[in-house]
Amino acid sequence: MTKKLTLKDIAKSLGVSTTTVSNAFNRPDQLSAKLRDHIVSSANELGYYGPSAAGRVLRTGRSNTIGIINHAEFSYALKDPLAVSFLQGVASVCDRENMSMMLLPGIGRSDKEFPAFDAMVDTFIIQSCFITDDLVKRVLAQGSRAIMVDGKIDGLARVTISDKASAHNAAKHLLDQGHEQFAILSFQLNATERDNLFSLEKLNQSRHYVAIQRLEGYLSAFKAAEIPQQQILIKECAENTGDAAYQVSLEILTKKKRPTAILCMSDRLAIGLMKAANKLGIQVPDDLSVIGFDDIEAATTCTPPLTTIEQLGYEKGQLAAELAISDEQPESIELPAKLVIRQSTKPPKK
Amino acid sequence: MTKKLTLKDIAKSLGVSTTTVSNAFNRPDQLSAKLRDHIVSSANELGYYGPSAAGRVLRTGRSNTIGIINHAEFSYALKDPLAVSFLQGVASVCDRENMSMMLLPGIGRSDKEFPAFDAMVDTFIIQSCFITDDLVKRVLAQGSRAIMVDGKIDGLARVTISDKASAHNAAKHLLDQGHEQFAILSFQLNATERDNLFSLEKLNQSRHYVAIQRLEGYLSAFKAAEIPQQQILIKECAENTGDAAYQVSLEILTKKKRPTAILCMSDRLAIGLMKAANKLGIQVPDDLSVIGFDDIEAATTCTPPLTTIEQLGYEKGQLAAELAISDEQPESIELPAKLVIRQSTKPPKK
DNA sequence: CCAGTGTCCAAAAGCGTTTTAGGGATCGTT
DNA sequence: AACGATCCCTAAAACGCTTTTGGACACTGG
Repeated sequence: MTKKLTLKDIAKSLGVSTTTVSNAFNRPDQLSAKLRDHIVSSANELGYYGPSAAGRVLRTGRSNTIGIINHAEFSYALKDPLAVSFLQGVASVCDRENMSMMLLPGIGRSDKEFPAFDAMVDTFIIQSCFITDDLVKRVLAQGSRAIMVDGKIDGLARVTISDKASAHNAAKHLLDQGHEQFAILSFQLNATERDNLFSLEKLNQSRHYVAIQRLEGYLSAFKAAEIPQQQILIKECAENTGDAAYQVSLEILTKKKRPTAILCMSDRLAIGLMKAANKLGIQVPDDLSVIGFDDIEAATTCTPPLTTIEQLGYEKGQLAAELAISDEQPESIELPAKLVIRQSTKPPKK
Repeated sequence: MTKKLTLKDIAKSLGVSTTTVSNAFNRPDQLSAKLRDHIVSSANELGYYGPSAAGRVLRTGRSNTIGIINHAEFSYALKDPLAVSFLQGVASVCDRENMSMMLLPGIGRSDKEFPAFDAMVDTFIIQSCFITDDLVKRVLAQGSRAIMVDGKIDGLARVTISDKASAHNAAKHLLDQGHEQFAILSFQLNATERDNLFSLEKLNQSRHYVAIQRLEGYLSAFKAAEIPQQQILIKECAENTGDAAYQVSLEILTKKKRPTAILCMSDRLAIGLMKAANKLGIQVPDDLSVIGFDDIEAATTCTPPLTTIEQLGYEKGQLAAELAISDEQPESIELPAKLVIRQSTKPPKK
């Protein structure tokens, strides 16, 4: 393997200055077409196909890359259909703009792990409920910008959905149908404690923006209906997976006073719940109403099709990417999310 | 916003050399623990959290990044379940090794488009049926390594599956059941011509490794059974999507001499085909046997569940990533793929 | 013929880091 | 008391590029 060629090598070998070679590749208007063609084609023949990125990034500070920081490891994040559509949305903008996207190792749940945030990235899209202000400070310290998705960090522009209002609507829908016994299947509120007992204290300490918003939305509807909060059974699922929900659901559904309606913070949780109900011989929606969140594809194909809240993952990704590449000071945006009524909800039996 | 801090700033401000600061972050054994702690904590206080990647990459030539080149745009590639599991596999290794993965803009189908291959990437994983030797030369010219997935390029280590043998088995399965009238739903053999007429000529000119292998596998089984190739109806689908297959299938299934069995190069094509059959009132498997390829999740949930060839997308991704980060000269690997018989195949009616 | 106006190209200064080669102390050994 | 070994640290070069500054040259118009 021969030594790697550089701009300077080409310049010397052609008897022109490095400036001129650089211009030939980057600023065609700076030299005559004839010379430019000559340089580019000679360079190709020699085995040089353009300036190396490393040098350019160091010099210009721009890398044409969007970095994506997720709260989970990526091998896990890619299992979440919503996360995948989000990435698709980001990718669509990157494709259009000819930018690259860089997936950074997940942050994990421990504050101690600091991954390599020193990546060469123009803008980070942060989608992590576990990110701390301190971490963000590091990101910004290296000169990158950052957009926050589904979360809230002081000073960062945000892309969110109307979590709270939609959650409120979901609960209201069940109340309107006449339900009185409720349970909520929640995400893990706290990164470290992994029990599934809910407490107001935990809610206050939680940094999981989405979970907080949705919970507050649900609870505000119950409050308006004058249902005391102690009467609502709230359980956390360790992960956003059907399996995690399945386990927790068995517990909920075998209680002596079983709820007649359950609100789930995601469709994946709802589907795990329905699997548990099915296992126990509990009919959805006849014996139990279920509402999901997200409206992933599986929500339409499961039986019964899931009443849920539709959120636009793809558009969220697009929007985040647009903010990321925009030159202007980006502004925060809240996307709408709406209740989609299918067959998993029904008034309770008398 | 203040000026970005550098190693040198920290060194000056602490009264030590830049070497020492660099060592404090990268080679703890090169200085006393006391000094190291002092340097790191002072640096953090000043707002410096570690050496910038841009400088390091330029200096060391290593970026701890795996680049992924796909044949399609990423917004499209992410819609393919198999591609997603592949990415998951790659991601699992990256997570473990704390590396980043970089998704590069797709190559597209035209030879003229040369995307930004000058990315700062240690190793490229190339998964593109449209990549040319010339393109690879460029990649290697910038000093990166490359692993080829599902394809063949001289000089590159490869990760493939047993496309040909499994395709042969699939066709053999139908022959054993007594079928005599066949069709094949193929990928587009050629990047530019977009008609769906097959010809041997096109097969010979094709660079679409996977399509060629599978086609040869199917045809070898027919040859062994002494079925003349002209008798096999071969149609290409412009994209690997259900919609593309749906259109082409309508055409095939309304022919006067309709095949009793159809081999599809992917499950997505097979599912589109079954949708068309359903639309035309043709029963699968009673009136028509269908075999897919890949064994994506939808193959188990569709009706009827699809007889198909299982391939290990996740493992393929893992393996490719392992080769990518390995220090040794990587060797090519072929993963097994096996026929999974479900309910979409059946002997033909007499 | 001369100033004015373009056009094209060269020299040089960094961008932030790592690493090589080596310089002083300090220590233990003879 | 001298000497080598050991430990901590530093100076300086190199990595490949872009961009600013300005010079050389060939044109124009007066």
